[in-house]
Amino acid sequence: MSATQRRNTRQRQVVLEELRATRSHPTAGELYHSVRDRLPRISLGTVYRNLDILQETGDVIRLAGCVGQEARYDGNPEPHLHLQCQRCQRVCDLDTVLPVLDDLVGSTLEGHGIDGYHVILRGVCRHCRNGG
Amino acid sequence: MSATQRRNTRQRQVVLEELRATRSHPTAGELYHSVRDRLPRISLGTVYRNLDILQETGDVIRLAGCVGQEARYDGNPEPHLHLQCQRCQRVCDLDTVLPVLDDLVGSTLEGHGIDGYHVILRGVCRHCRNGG
DNA sequence: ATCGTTGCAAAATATTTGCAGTTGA
DNA sequence: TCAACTGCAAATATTTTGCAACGAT
Repeated sequence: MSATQRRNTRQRQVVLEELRATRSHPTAGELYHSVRDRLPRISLGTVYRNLDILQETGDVIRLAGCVGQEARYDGNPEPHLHLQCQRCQRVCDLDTVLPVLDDLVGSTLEGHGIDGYHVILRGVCRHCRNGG
Repeated sequence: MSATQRRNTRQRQVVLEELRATRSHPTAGELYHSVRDRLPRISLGTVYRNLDILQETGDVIRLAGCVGQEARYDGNPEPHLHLQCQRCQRVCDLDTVLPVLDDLVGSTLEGHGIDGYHVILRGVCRHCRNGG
């Protein structure tokens, strides 16, 4: 087996409540500030630890972050699809899927005044599905 | 006017060449190592500076990074679209666009063995388009 | 000659972790 | 009880920056 037994601590509850109470996609530091209004002695480390756990349990989505927070670069400036694997964190191209999705994204977003974009899908890559 | 006059330095050339020579979406640190095989005295700071410039000129795409590298969190675990603005860096939901895009992404990716995903679009948000 | 760029080292920013005490189940 | 959890502080990791020397134009 794997997942350890979780305890329903007040700190974890409040972190989740505060996150659910906003639509601003806060950073950990921003969330720390709003949580502190209710739990003045909570530490930033605890906020980070609980966000990790809540992401693991699927209650929270972590955006724009990969392990270690390192940015990744792509030498191909043409818009194309990327898949960032949620297990191994590697990023790979999904060139084959591009044309149809690109058409749809483009035509859908045109009506929204968004003139440039690229897409990062997050899922589990083929390699990790097969290997474990 | 805005953009300063660029100089075509060897360091910048090699950073771009090495990035174009791989499909692995390397981090700045990884790229630094491969560039050093050719330019042993280059510094990590120079790699970062050139990646910034190359992104500005559109030769390179920076993935999974936002200003200051802070991760952002979302308390709504339902798959939905996000737009991260390339000017103001804010993340906003694009709920209205979801249904059609979600259908397409889902059916397209099913055939690729990807069982979970979310989408981050990067573009310019309505607020920045109107305000400057 | 000018000024954008570099290497280096230090600073700033963001996240993780060791530890001893606390607390939910 | 007892292991998951906490606050705190120190450590790591990632990125940016000041500065004097360098080099492309």
